[in-house]
Order: sequence, then structure tokens, then C-alpha cells
Amino acid sequence: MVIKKPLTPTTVVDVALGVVDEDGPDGLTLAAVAQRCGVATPSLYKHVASLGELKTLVGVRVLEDMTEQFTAAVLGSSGDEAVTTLMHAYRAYVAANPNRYAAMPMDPVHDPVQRAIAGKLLGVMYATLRGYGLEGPAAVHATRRLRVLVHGFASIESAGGFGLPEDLDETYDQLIQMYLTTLRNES
Amino acid sequence: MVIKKPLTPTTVVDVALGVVDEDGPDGLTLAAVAQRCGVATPSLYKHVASLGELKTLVGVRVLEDMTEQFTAAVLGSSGDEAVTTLMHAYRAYVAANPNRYAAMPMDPVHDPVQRAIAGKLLGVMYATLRGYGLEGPAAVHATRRLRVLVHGFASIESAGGFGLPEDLDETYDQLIQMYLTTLRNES
DNA sequence: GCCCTCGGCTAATGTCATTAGCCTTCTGGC
DNA sequence: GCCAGAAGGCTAATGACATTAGCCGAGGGC
Repeated sequence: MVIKKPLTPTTVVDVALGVVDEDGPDGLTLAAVAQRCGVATPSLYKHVASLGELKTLVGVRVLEDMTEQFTAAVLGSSGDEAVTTLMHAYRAYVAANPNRYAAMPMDPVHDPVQRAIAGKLLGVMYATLRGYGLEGPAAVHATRRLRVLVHGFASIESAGGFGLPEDLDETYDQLIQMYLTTLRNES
Repeated sequence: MVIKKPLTPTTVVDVALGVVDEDGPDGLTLAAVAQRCGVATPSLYKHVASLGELKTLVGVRVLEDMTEQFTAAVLGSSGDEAVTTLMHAYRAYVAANPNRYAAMPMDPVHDPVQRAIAGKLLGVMYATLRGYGLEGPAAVHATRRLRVLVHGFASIESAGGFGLPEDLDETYDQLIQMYLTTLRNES
């Protein structure tokens, strides 16, 4: 007999992430998670309140995951190099975890926990822009532009939305250069 | 007795769009559509093959809708003005129809009908860039950049993903300027 | 040794999608 | 006018899910 690790909310979310990775966000179902846990579906309710809550928790985990990776990627660099690194790291994350990214909440505004961790992720972007001397609103706009670029590209790419054969790396490089140019003109 | 219009695939899609508008993409259910049509759920199968097909058809309709609007918006202008107009029209469409936009397929690659109409929409963007003298790959990259910008911004905005109070019009204007700058430097 | 909580289970309900099979109505051909 | 057949609706049934209620055994604190 294998020693059954006790089921906890954390392990349930772990399993849920596995389901998302394999079956996509829509494949995330309590039944699927329960089966992987070797447990009857209703038993999950001892650990999570509902499918909706589980999805929220998965979203939080993804946000944490991204925050961690991007923070690590960007550490030790600054200026254009940092921005470039961050943008590449973002694209790489989404390419490596397309389903997870699709499970990321676009509107973390509602759930307070999600909002907190989403704020951290934003903070990484914001901090990466430090050194360009942006003040107040200008920094907010610059962060938003960055977010639009990385999310726009990544979401289309991960959905397989770019049909033509032209090099996507080249397109992404152009986006990076475009963004860096505005930063330079602004500071 | 009101004269019952005969149900056709087209009217079913019309009703489905109404459901999407009100309840979001996830609220689109055969049961909901059937109820609005005043018909039992299985009866819908006389008109659409499955829920999946209905979603595809809804996606097509949204793409057609957008294509039509953007074409009209951009007619008669060219250069920076045309690009600016297109970008504003895109944002306006998504703001006016957030749920519909969320129902738009990001990967029209699979269904041939969707691919065709998606190609038309891309064609509008592509045509808008005429006059910048872009050749071959450069035009493709420029179109992609445009798409990334408008989709990135619109999808975040429509999801309520911009939390801070700073003016979103300003952010969008900056994105437009950013894009126009790259176009000028390229042509 | 007793009680209680934890974490699992089964049974039941309700919502959906989907399939099968029936029935009525209209239409075209004769 | 009559009939076949297609169109378009319906009911019944099945199977996946989420969710709720209520049962039960094991283990720990006392």
C-alpha cells in the first residue's frame, strides 16, 4: 500500500493544476480532480467550498507562479535589459504553460486574495520600469502598455491565433523595441 | 396568437447572441437558447448540430460583425488617421459588446468558415496599413503588432482588468502613438 | 474508555447535452 | 382530392457534472 498523503486544500490545487495543464481550463472539473486524488467527488468539498473556489485558487497559484518566475528572471538587471528579459520571460511562461495561462484570471479585482497577488505581479512590472524616471501616472501608463503588449501577444500566440508562417520571434522583438522606444522618449 | 417565425439556424444564432450578451459566453447553453425560442431543448438539434457548433457559429457572427463595423469606420481615411480610427473602433466595439468579444474565437484556425471570416477581419487591418509601403513580411509583422495592441488592451479592459483610476483613454492614446511611431520608422 | 472532529463515503437532486423515436403539419406530385 | 415524405416539434431516457445531506470509521485529547 502506498502511503496516502492526506488531502489538503493545497494538494487539491496541485492536482487541479495538473488537470488544467492536461485538459485545459474547461477540463477542470471536480470529478476529474477527485478521480486523480483517488477520492469520491463529494469528498473534495471537505477541502474546497466549490468548483468556483477551486478555480479561484488555481488562478492565485498561477499568478504566484508567474510572479516568482518573473522576479527571478529580472533580478540583477535594469533598464532596457530588464524590460527585455521580463518580456521574454512572460512569453516563455505562457508558451510553457498555455493552459495555465488561460486559467489566469483577467479580472482579479473581485477576489481579495487574487487581487493581492495580482498586485504583486503588477509590482514586478512596475519595479522593472524603475530607472526610467517615470512619475505617478506616467509609470501607471507605462506599466499598462507593457501589460497590454505581453498579454496581447501571449494570449494570441498560446491560442494558436497567429496563422501565418512569418517568424514570431521577429514580431515579438519588434514589439519589445517599440515599447523600449516609448520608454526612452518618455524619460 | 402571435405568428411564430419559423426557427432557422440564423434565428437560433441571433437568439444565442442575445444570451451571450446578457449572460456571457459561459451562459450560452442550449437550454437557455431553447427557452428564449419557446421550444424544447432537443428541438434545437433540428437547426444546429451541437452546442459546439452553435458556439462556432456565434464566433463567426461576431467576427462578421466586427469586420463590418471596422470596415465602415475606416472607409475613406488612410494613413495615421485610418489606423487611429481603426484602433478606436476596435476598442469601442469591445466596450459596447464585451461578452460578444469574449465569445470571439482566438484560434479560428480550425474551423474553415471561421478561418475565412477571420481572414477578412485581418484583411481590414492589413488594408488599413496600405500606404505605409510595407512589403511582405514587414506588413505581416505590422499587422500582428496592431492586433496585439488592440486585442491586448481590449481584452484586459473588457474583463475589468485595469484596476487603477488613471485615465484609460490616455493609456490607449499612448498605445496608438507608440504604434504609429513604429510604422513611421518602418516606412 | 469516551467523545468529537476530521475526512471519507453513498444517496439524492437538479442542470445540461445529447440521442432515439414519435407525431403533426405542410407541400409537391399525381 | 390524396398520399408520401420531409420538416420541425415533442417526450423520454441516458450520462456527465455540481452540489447537498446524512452516515460512518479512525484517531486524538481528555
